[in-house]
Amino acid sequence: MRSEASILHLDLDAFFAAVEQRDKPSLRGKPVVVGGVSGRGVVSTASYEARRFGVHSAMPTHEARRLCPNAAFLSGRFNPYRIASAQVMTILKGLSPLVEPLSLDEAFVDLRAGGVTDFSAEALTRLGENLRHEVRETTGGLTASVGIGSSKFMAKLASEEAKPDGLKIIEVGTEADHILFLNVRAIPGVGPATAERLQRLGIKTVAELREATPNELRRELGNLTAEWLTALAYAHDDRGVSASREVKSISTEDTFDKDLRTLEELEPVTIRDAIMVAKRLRKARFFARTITLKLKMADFTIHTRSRTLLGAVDSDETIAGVAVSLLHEQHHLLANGIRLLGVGVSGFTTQAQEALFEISAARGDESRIELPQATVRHSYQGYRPGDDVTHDLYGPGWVWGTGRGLVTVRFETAETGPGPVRTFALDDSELRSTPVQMAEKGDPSGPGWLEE
DNA sequence: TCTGGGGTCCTAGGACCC
DNA sequence: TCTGGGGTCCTAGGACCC
Repeated sequence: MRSEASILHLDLDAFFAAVEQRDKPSLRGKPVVVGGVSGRGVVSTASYEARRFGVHSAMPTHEARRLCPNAAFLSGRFNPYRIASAQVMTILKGLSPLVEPLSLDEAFVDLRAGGVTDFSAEALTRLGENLRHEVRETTGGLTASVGIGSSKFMAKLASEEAKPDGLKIIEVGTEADHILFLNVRAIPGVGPATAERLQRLGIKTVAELREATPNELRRELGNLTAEWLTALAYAHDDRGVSASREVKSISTEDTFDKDLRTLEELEPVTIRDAIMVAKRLRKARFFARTITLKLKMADFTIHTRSRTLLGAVDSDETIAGVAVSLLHEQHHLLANGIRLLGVGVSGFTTQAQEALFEISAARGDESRIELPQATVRHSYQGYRPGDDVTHDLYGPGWVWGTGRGLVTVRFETAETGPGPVRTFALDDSELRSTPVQMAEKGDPSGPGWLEE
């Protein structure tokens, strides 16, 4: 906790949904839900109009459809999100060199490191409102909520309380009182499991947390967590703002429409995921020593198996080979039904260590495999709701929906105002996906599919 | 057609080494 | 002839975050 309110937290309001409403004028003022649109999808972001129906992040999409059947359900467009995010991060770097992005739509800024010296309420209000204004102007109307306080905890809490489209400053000296009656869930690091354990001790609020005896907390939560919670209960938080964190792992996973139970089905998925991960690994110019296979069972229990090699690798063949070999080791689980399979790599180095191959070959590992061509090819995604498309005659638009060999498109852009709807055959040669525009400053290994 | 995907950090036990 | 004790690496699971 600092002696002045010099940490700022910015959060873009309903970010993904707001970008969609910006680019799709007919959706402005209407409920919009961005997330997985298939049977097992969940909501990534709901617009404020959709939230009024009870829709929220992490909710199963089918439940969101039940609550708000008239919402637009979109699968999301990663590139526009990245571009808007990069614009906002650039603005923040104008305030201070010390900016810590938490995700595409959220960041901490160390104002002290930015040379700010006047931390009066008036000066900070001016700074915060100018920032919010600049974000709105630069991004074409996206709104941000800004919180300022003497610690990360306070800054983030302030932006939370400022939402949506607001600014809040928690004044120095008021921190401990400010949080007194909040639920313990407001404390960073207290999730469902910790909250449940605290509840068993009769603790629901920060005030009750302060009254707990240290021994009781330690017994229920362990030493470190108990200490951390006690500090935060009094708003003691000394975490610094740190500009860049090194990437420690890269992974990909998919949940299947239906549970899979055979090696014949799961092996190609494993190989495809491994190749995808290897590609991202090479793009980040890393080599990895540890390869991990993750299986989520039909009953949601998760099993992971990992293997650490003697050297670091980045090839499709090696990573896929190890992943497949780990899958074979888990053969006994398959009959129970596999809901999700994932492949990840970690233990990064910047140098390959080729000696590994000889050693693992001598051990008889299947550390390299021949990749069947069919699994390397990318499967065609088709049109997803919300995708950008272009028609030779009608120009730019977005996919409203598909079915029965048809695709319905609304022709409008951020600049046009609500536009007309037309339906085409899926294979109409005059209609195609709009090529993605690259973000100005994209970090390929940065945070991916996140909700606000 | 119940419950995503991408990450980080922590814990705890066993192997191994000195 | 007893029960050592650190430190590090690896594995698996779990909590948490957006």
